[in-house]
Amino acid sequence: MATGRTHRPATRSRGIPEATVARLPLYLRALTALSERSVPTVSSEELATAAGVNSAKLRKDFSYLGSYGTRGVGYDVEYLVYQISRELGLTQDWPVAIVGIGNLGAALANYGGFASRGFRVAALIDADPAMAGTPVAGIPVQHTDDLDRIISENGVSIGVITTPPGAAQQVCDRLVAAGVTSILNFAPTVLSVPEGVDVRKVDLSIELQILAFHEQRKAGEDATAEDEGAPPMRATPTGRKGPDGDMPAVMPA
Amino acid sequence: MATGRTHRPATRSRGIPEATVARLPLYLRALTALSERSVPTVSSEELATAAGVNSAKLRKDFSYLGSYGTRGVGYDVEYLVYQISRELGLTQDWPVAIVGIGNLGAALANYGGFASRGFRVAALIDADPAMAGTPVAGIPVQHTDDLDRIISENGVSIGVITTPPGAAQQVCDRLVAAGVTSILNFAPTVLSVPEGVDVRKVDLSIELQILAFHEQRKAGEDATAEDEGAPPMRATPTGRKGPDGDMPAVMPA
DNA sequence: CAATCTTTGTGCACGCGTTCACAAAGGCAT
DNA sequence: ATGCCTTTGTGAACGCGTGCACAAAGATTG
Ligand SMILES: NC(=O)c1ccc[n+]([C@@H]2O[C@H](COP(=O)([O-])OP(=O)(O)OC[C@H]3O[C@@H](n4cnc5c(N)ncnc54)[C@H](O)[C@@H]3O)[C@@H](O)[C@H]2O)c1
Ligand SMILES: NC(=O)c1ccc[n+]([C@@H]2O[C@H](COP(=O)([O-])OP(=O)(O)OC[C@H]3O[C@@H](n4cnc5c(N)ncnc54)[C@H](O)[C@@H]3O)[C@@H](O)[C@H]2O)c1
Repeated sequence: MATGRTHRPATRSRGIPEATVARLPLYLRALTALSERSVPTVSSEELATAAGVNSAKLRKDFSYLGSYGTRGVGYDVEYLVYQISRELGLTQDWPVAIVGIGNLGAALANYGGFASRGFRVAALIDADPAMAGTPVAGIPVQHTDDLDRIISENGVSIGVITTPPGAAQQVCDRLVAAGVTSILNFAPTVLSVPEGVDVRKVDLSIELQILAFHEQRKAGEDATAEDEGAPPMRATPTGRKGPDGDMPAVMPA
Repeated sequence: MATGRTHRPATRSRGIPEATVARLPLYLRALTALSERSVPTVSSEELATAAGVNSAKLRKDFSYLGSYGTRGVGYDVEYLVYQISRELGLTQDWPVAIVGIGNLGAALANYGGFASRGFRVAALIDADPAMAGTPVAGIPVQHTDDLDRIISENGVSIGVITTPPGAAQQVCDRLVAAGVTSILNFAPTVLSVPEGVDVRKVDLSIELQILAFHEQRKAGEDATAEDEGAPPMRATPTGRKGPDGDMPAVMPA
C-alpha cells in the first residue's frame, strides 16, 4: 500500500510547519475582508481575533514567512495579503477537475467560492453517459472515457472526487495516472496513492460523529453521579471482556 | 466575543485524546465493512491498513477504550463495532437540523450517508419564504421564523449551517439560543459561540489552498531558482525586512 | 503440560505545536 | 534628542501525539 512511506520529511520545505500552512488561508480570509474595508493596518491581536486564533500563535506563524510587521503599529494589510497569497501559491491559476457530478459534485460546481481565490473549475467528469454534454453551472459534463485527455489538455493538477465510495479508488488511480498530484476526496474511503501525491479528505459523517461524541459527553456530565446505563466494566478481572450480555443485540447497521 | 475563553480544558472527559476521537469514526467505518463481510476478527495490523493509519497508533487508541482484544488473535469485529459505536454515542438517535437549503444544503439533505449512522435529518430550515413547504429530499422546508420552535420540538442538539457567510453568525446565535450545542459550519466564517457549544467547520476553500501550497512546493522543487515574478508593494517606510532579502524593498511613493 | 508462535498493550523517547513572557524595535509626543 | 508607549518577534517551557520496541498474554500445537 501507498502509506508505507507516507513519511514526508514533513515540512522540509523551508521551515513552514504544516499547522501554520493550514491557518494561512484563515488569515488570508480575514485580511481580505479588512482590505475590502480599506483598513490599512492591523495588530496581531485584532487579526487573531478576526481569524479565531491566539495572537501569539499568529505572530509565530507570520514569523515563519518573514518579518513583515512594524513594531508599535502592526501589519500592513495589503502587503500581508500579497505575501500570504504568494506563499500559498494563489498568485497563479489552478485548474481543478471535479469527478462525479451528482448531488455534491453539482453543488461544488455551482459554488462561486472557487474563483474568488485562484481556483477555476476546468472540467466536470462523470461516468453516466446520459450526463455527457449536459451543462452544469455552465460547464458541459464530459465522460470518464476522456478523463486522461481532459486532465492533460487542461493541465489539471488538482482533482476533486465526489463519486460514490466504491468508485473513488479507481477514479483516484486514473487521475493520478493522468498527472494529478493533489486530490480532495469527499467519498468516505481511504485512498491509496503513490508517494508525491497529496490527498486531503472531507468527511461529513466523521465530523458529525465527533460532534456526537462530545454531545454525549456533555449530556453525561449533567447526569453525573447518575447511573450510566452499564458501566463499561472492563475485562481485566479474568471474566475478561463482554460483561455478560451487554454485548450484541442492538447494533446500528 | 465568545472566543475570549475559547480554551477548552481539552480532553478533560475521561482520558480519550481528541486525536483518538477523530480516528474512531475511521475505525468504525472499516470495521463495519468487515462486519458486512462477516469477518469475525481482525488484527491491529489489518485494521490499521484498512483505516489508513499506523498499527501502533490504532492499538494505543483502542487502549484508551479498554482492553478489547485477544493477544495472538486480534479484535472481535462485532464487539468492537459495538464498543466504538457506544463510545461515540451512536447507539442513540441524533436529530439534525440543516439551515440554509441552497445548493449545498439540498445536497446534504439528499445524502444517504446520514442515516447509515445514528443521524436523522429532522428539519430543513431556510429564510426564503418561497421555499417554505417545498419538499427537499422528502422533507418540507420550514421557515426561519419558526426556527426556535422547530429545534425544541424535535429535540435537535446538532445543527448544520449552510447559509451564505453573512448570515452564518446570526443563524448560529439563533440555533444556540434555541438549545443547539453542536454546530457543523460550512460557511467560510469564524463563528463565536458561548462556552459549552462545540463548533466544527468544513471549508472547501481552505482545503484547496492547502493543496495549492504543497502543489506549488512540489513544482518549485523541480525548477528551483526560477524567477519569482510579481513585485509586491511595501508600505512601511524603513524597507529592509524580508527573510532572505528576496523581497525587493520597492517603495512606492 | 510445556514449548512455540502470534499479537496485544504500553513504557519510553522524540518531535511538533502551543503558549507564555519579555526584550527589542519602532512610532510619537514633548 | 529623550522618554514613553505600543506591538512585534522569539526564546524557552510545556503538553500532546506519534512511533518504536518489547514484555506479557493467550492461542495453538505436539
Ligand atoms: N451529498 C452529500 O452531501 C455528501 C456528503 C458527504 C459525503 N458525500 C459523498 O460524496 C460522494 C457523492 O455523493 P452524492 O450525493 O453527490 O452522490 P450521487 O450519487 O448524487 O453522485 C455520484 C455521481 O458520481 C457518478 N459516478 C459514479 N461512478 C463514477 C465513476 N466511476 N466515474 C465518474 N463518475 C462516477 C455518478 O454518475 C453520479 O453522478 C459520495 O461518495 C458520498 O458518500 C456526499
Ligand atoms: N456549494 C458549495 O459547494 C459550497 C462549498 C463550500 C462552501 N460553501 C458555503 O456553503 C454555504 C452555502 O452555499 P450554497 O452554494 O448552498 O449557497 P446558496 O446560495 O445556494 O444557498 C444558501 C441558502 O441559504 C438561505 N439563507 C440565506 N440566509 C439565510 C438565513 N438567514 N437563514 C436561513 N437560510 C438562509 C438562502 O435562502 C439559500 O437557500 C455558503 O456559505 C458557501 O460559502 C458552499
